[in-house]
Amino acid sequence: MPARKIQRTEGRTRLNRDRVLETAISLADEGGIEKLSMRRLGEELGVEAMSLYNHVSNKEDLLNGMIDALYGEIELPSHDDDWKTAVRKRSVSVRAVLLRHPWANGLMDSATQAGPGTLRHHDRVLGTFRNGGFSLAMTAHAFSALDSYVYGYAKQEKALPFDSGEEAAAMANVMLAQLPPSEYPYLHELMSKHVLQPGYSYADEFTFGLDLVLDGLERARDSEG
Amino acid sequence: MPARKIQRTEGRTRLNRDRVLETAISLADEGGIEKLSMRRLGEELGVEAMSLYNHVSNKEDLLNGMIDALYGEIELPSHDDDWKTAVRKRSVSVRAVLLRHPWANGLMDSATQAGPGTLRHHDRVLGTFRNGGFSLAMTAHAFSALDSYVYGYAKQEKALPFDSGEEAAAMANVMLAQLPPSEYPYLHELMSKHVLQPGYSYADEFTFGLDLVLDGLERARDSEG
DNA sequence: ACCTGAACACCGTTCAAGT
DNA sequence: ACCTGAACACCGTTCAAGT
Repeated sequence: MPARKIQRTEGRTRLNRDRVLETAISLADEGGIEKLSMRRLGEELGVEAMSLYNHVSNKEDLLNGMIDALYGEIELPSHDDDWKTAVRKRSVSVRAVLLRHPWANGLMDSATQAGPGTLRHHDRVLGTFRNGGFSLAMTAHAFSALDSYVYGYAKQEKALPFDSGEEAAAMANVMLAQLPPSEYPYLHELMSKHVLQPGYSYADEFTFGLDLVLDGLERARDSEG
Repeated sequence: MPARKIQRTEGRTRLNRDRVLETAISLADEGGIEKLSMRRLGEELGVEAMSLYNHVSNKEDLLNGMIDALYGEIELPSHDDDWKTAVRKRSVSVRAVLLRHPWANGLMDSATQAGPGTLRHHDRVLGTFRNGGFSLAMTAHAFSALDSYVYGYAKQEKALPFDSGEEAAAMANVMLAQLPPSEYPYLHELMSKHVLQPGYSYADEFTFGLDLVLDGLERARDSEG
């Protein structure tokens, strides 16, 4: 009988899919998605890149898995709240998750295979509308309109440098300086007289649009049939 | 005096930035953004990849230039229409452009430098709100809410296989078959009793949400101050 | 069953050299 | 002024070989 093999991973847990996904998410959070390579991920896990293929079938599968894991971070709409409150809370949570993982939004388009976390999440959102008195057709409308807004907002928020904070303000000031007022009068006005005024933060725009959509959906539901 | 040099590009026009951008857009349209490499683009233009660096400073600059060129394809809001009609038309146009160039939406987040086409476009949209009686603060709200919806919708549309058409229906049927009704009752219901019914097309959801947002903005403007 | 080393067919970008 | 060839430091993925 041979002696037990020595641990080859130097005290670290054995590699598995969850650990691969978790580490990949951390790497993307830190360095952006363009820094996430199979080789770099292997290095981080103390393993050759090729070993990863025992746990994900290829890079696309890795990315799909990462996205599905993130859906698990989103707060599911609660059965205890009315539909509007429940859907509002989960929308705020979607945005928070996308702020924590800015690389994720762009990947969702190309995520070919929806995983169980994704399906579960969508099912609960749909159920919230249905139980809130929305017809099937109106549920489809609501789901599309709401998520278009929420994911679209997260996309804009990532692109714009209008967060509050000093570097953001400095950046916006540089932008303004490069903006000829004669050519772009309305952009110039908005920037100088509103966006760059103390107290403005693009982050605050989120709830305006969210409530606009939710109120619109409620009205549409009530005036149906 | 030496004789005139022979044409080295075999009768083709000399390389310039516009031709580089144009060809890059065509390549991305045909093969997706992941097929667009400096080497492949050079090949298409009958030139070594390294020659491209005489016309774009690097790949990021190339991508920024492509995005800015696309803004030129979007129909600007007309001064002859009332604000709602004008903004509605240009929103429909944004979506059409993103359908023609599905790779573009994902790139807009990371487009670091807004070019003149982009700025011009935004300026005109802002001007349309301002001249339509929106305050500066309400214009900021409107711009954010509307574009979040429009770009977000284009993003969803790209990801979903619910276009009308036979292959799309086949794909959706496969999805449905993999969806346990006990685990995902609401997804199952929506798919089987609505989305897969004849006549449904996800494309039609666009105008529902668009009008919801536009009506909401009008209401917000009217109830202001 | 899981991990590795070498190899293949790619990338973006630099730099010195050509015309 | 513009284009090229060679080189550098990377990619994702395969395959046969190791334990």
